[in-house]
Amino acid sequence: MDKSRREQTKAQNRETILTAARGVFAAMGFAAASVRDIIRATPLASGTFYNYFKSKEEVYQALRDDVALAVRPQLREARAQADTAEAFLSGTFRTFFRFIAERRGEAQPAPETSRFRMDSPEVLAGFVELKDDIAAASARGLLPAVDEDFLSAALAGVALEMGELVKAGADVETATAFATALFLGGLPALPVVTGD
Amino acid sequence: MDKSRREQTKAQNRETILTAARGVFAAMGFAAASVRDIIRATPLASGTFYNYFKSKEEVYQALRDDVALAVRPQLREARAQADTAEAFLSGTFRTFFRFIAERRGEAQPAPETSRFRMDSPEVLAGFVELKDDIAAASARGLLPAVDEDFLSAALAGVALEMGELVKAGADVETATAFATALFLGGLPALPVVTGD
Amino acid sequence: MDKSRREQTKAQNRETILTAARGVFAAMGFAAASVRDIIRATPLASGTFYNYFKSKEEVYQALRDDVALAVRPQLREARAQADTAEAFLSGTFRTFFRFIAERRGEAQPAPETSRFRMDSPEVLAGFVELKDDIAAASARGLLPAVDEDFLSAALAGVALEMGELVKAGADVETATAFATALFLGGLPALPVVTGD
Amino acid sequence: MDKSRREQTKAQNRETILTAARGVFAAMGFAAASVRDIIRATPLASGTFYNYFKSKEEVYQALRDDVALAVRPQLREARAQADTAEAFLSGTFRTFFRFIAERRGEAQPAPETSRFRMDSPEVLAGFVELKDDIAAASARGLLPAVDEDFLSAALAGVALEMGELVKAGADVETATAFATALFLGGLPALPVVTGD
DNA sequence: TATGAATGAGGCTTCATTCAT
DNA sequence: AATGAATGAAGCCTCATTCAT
Repeated sequence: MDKSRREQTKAQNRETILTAARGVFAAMGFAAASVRDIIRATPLASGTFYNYFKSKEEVYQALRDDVALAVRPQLREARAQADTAEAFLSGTFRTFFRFIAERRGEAQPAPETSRFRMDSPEVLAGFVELKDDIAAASARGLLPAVDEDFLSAALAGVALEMGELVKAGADVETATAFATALFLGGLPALPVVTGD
Repeated sequence: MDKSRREQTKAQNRETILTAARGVFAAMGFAAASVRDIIRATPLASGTFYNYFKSKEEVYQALRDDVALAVRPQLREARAQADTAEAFLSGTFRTFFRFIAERRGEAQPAPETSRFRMDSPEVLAGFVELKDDIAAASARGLLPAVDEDFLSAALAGVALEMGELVKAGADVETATAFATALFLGGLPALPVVTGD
Repeated sequence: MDKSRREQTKAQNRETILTAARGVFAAMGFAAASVRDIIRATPLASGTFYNYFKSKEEVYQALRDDVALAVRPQLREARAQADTAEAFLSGTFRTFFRFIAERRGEAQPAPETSRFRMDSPEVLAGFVELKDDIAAASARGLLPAVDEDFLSAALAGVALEMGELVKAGADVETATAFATALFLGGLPALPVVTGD
Repeated sequence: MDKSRREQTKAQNRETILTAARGVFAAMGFAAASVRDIIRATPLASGTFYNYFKSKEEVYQALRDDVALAVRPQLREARAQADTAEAFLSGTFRTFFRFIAERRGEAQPAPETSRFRMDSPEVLAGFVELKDDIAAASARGLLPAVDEDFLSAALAGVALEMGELVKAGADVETATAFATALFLGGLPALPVVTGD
């Protein structure tokens, strides 16, 4: 049918733009990227872009939302099976790190001069989920009754920063074990490394 | 003296630009800010900017360096007096959070659409110091022999994310106690909150 | 047709820019001219210029190429009919001088302070052809076996410098006769002028 | 004396600027060169430039005049001894080519894309002299009574274009012989080259 | 007279966006 | 819905020149 064909093209164009944008953001950073750059990475005409998005910010949102859509079920599953703090923590970290690791093939942004942490949509999505998770787990009593904002922040911080290392090649299980141990027992509980 | 008068003006102009830049970055985010914006926030002529800096990136660097220069002694002192892990951790967190708290009067960035965490120069400086600190403490045996990269990342992550809360108004001592306890003993060691 | 209408406009704009550029170059010299000057001599928007050319140099090239395209056939014809050195020389000089004469209505550059001979595209095109011609004629034996580079240079020099006089109003045939005689027989062969 | 010291410095500064300018013009072409560039090639302050020259054009003039001052005596001598057309022509060409050859060590301008013949001050000075010479020789009867403008142009053209070859390394005597023969007897009089 | 920072005009170019086709 | 040229605002930066010291 004409209509379904059209709609297919529409969906395809949207996808084309999103894919191009992901590449462009990764290659030159969100800040430096321009709508033009995205269009150029596409076989489409400039005007076409505006049939789908209003700005690069909107593209970014879409990218983020798409990813969130993909992670959420995974996190939900990990969370559902958790009946101890250990399971909750390791499940969450593992899911998050794994997610990052799976995507680490994709072009890495030139490590910007300093920490312009333009969190990639992937990371960002994970971060949002993390916050929600923590709130939920706290509510369910899996985690002790501590300041929720602080704990959220601490977990997010550890996940994000260690996530950078994972993105750079660190092993998912090792990272997961480390982060989990840290939250379960602090420094004393951390795996000791011996010499090199 | 001839010379000192001139040099004073020069130093003053530099300061004028830095201050304006800090304000602009805070108000609209680093990415969105343009050299022009900085100049406009200044009584100086456009060309003058380039007598001092080559780009907004360079201004940012200068801002960061200036701050680093200010924090470093404070951190050094906190560190020098530490003879236990507890002292090291709490000293570091406290210094860092306090530093952020002191500057929280300054214009806050419009919480950017999402997490374009363009770490402010203050935070960034703190972060750099943190990394160095950890390495040093590890070397001195204050901290156990754990994976240094992971620990750095975890500490930085906690400091940065909790730092955001501090910036938003959280109490420095409470935050310090929380973060320190987390690293010393994990979840079980965290202060419990009761009721709401 | 859709397409042809658009393309017509495009070609027209290109022409508009080229014409404006020719005028600007002629009026103020290539060196002094700016892209802005060219745009200003046009009803187009500044950005439009860059849809067609990357710089004034590129415009210049285009101008030159266009002219070359126009002279080449004329020179080819003059050359094809030449079966003596005399015919070759006079044909070439005549074609060249005539070409200049035809265009001498167009705005003359303010005779620049001194000899910044930014050879006009017309002259330049002629010059290039000249070099090729000479090489060809030498190869065909129309001209004696003398140093080709020197001869090229000499011919070009005479053509260019005398071309300036032609541009300034000298008669094409007189100039042609003079230049031809010079190359055929040197000073003794030159037409003598009597009185004043 | 104070005064003579000062004047010496003044003369020295002038010389410093001229030398720098010569280098800059040679290195990047007159058109592209800016006053700034000249100043930068100097240990002097920007303001100082304006104590000596009003613009780069004025510097150029000075450069040209200085050179003219140096060539004139040489040409005068060559001319004074000429009692035949041959002597006049060869003397003039030789002097001119030699002059160029002597200066060919100095940085050559990047051969500009095409013929933006920004005649170097040296060449230009020679050119001016040439014109004068011809007029004088005509007046003295050394040269036949031909159209003086045409002859000037032809001589200048040959000298300039062949001068380029000399600048590029051609032998002064060979070039002189060629040019002289051309003017004395045209193509038939030119030295024949064999094979190679 | 020398200095060199300040000035602001003005050049170059890219960009987001519109809109006729 | 797609196209892609046109637009002109706006960014970046360099420049010639002035002028207080």
